[in-house]
Amino acid sequence: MTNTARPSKRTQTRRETEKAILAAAEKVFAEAGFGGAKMQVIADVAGLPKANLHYYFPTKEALYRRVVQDIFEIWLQAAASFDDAPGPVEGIGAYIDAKMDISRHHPYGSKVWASEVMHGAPVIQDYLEITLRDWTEGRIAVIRKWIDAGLMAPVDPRHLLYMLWATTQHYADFGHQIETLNKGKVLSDAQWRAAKASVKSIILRGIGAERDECGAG
Amino acid sequence: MTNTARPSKRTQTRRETEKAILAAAEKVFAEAGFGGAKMQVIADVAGLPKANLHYYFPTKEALYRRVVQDIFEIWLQAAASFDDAPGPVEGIGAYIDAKMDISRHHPYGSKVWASEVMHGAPVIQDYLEITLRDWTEGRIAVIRKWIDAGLMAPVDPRHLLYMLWATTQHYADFGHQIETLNKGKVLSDAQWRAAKASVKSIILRGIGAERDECGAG
DNA sequence: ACACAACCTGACCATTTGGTCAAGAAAATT
DNA sequence: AATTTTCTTGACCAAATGGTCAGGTTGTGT
Repeated sequence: MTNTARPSKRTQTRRETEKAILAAAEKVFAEAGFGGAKMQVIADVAGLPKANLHYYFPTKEALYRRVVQDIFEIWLQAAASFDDAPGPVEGIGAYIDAKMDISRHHPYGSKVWASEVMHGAPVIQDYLEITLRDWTEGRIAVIRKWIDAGLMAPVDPRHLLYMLWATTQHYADFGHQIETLNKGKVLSDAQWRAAKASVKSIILRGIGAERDECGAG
Repeated sequence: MTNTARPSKRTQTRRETEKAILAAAEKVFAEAGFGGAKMQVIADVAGLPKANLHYYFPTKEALYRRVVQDIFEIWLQAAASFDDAPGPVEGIGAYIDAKMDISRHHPYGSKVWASEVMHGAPVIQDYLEITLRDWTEGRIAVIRKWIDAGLMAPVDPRHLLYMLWATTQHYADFGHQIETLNKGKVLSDAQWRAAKASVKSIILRGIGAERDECGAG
C-alpha cells in the first residue's frame, strides 16, 4: 500500500483548486487590502463560482489567514541564508539577496504581510509574538557573535535587522512608487542586480563588515 | 478692513470641524485601510453625525484624497533638511532625523501613504508622477554633487534614497511589529534616540560619509 | 451496478454601508 | 427684526457583499 504516492483524482483536484484560490486571494488581498477585497473578485480571478470558494474556505477571514500564514512561511525560509554563515559578509549578504528575490518574485505576499502588520496584525499577532520573536532573538545572537568575533562593528543588532527588513521589503511594498520613478517601467534584471548591489554595499560597509580599505584588523 | 484677521465664528468652527474630521479619518484609514474604513466610524471618532461629515466631504474618496494630500505635504517638508546642507553628514543626517520624527509623531499618516502606494496609488498617481519625481531628481542631483566633491562614496543615489525612505518609514509602518518585538511596549525616548543613531551610523558609514577612521582624505 | 461521500453551483438572504434629503438650528447680512 | 445663507442631523434608501442552501454532479469503495 504505497500510501504516499496516490493522489487520487479527488485530492489532486482539491490541491489544484486550493492553490488557484490562494494565488487569486493573495493577489486580490494585496491589491485591495482585506477590507477592499471582495470574495466575488477572488472567485473570478481563481476562475470558479463564489459558492465553490466558500466550500474550500468557509469565511473571508479563514482564507485571509491562510494566505498570511503561507507568506510567513516563505518569509522565514530566507533565514536559512543567515545561519551557518561564517560571517556577516556571507550571512547578511545572502539574506539580502534572498529577501530581494522574494520582493521581486513574491510582491503580492509581501504586500499582504505589510498590510496585515500595518493594521495591527489582527490575525497573526500570535505569530509575531512567538515565531517571529524567537526568530529575531536567534538572529540577534548570531549578530552578537559576529560582533564579538570582531567581524563587524558593534551596531545594535535589532536596528540592523529592522533596516534589512525595511530596505528589502521596500522593493516589493513600494514597488509601484519605484516603478513610477523608473519611468513607469518595472525594474530590469540589471536594475535589480544594481539594487541588490547597492543595498549590500551600503549596509555591509555601514556595519564595518566589508573589506576595510585601511586594514583596521 | 483687516481682511486677514477676522476668523468669523463660522469659518473658525469650520476649520476646527474639518481638522477633527481629517484627524479622525487619518486614524481610521490607517488602521483599517481605505476599503475597511467606515464613514460611520470616522464620524464617531470625530464626534459628529455621519450626515454632517458628508456635508464637509461629499464622498469617502474625497475625504481620503484630502488625507493623503495633507500627508504628502508634511512628507515633502522633511526635504528642507536635505537642501542647503554642506555635505551628506549634515544633509542626510538631518533628513533621517526629520523622517524618524515624522514616523514617530505621524504614524497614521505614514501608514495611509504606504497603504495608498501599495495599492497602486489609485488616488495620488499624479503626485507620484510629477511632484515626487521632481523632488527625487533634485535630491539625486544634490547627492551627485556630494559624490563629485569627494564627500561620500559613489553609491547609486536612487537606491540610497529608497533606503532612506524604507528605513525611516519602517518605524511607522511596521511600528506594531517593532512594538511586539519590544515586549509589546512603544519605544521609549531613549530607544528612539538609539534607533536614529543606529540608522544614521550605518547609513552614513555605509556611504563613506562619516569620519573615516583611516583618514582617506 | 449500487450506495455513499465529496464536490459544485445558481439562486437567495440578511446585513452593512456609502450616500441622500428635508426640515430645523445658528450665524451673518440687510 | 427680517431674511438669507450656512450648518446640523435623524431618518431613510439603493446597492453591494459575505455567507447560505438545496439540489445536482462527479468520483470512490463494495
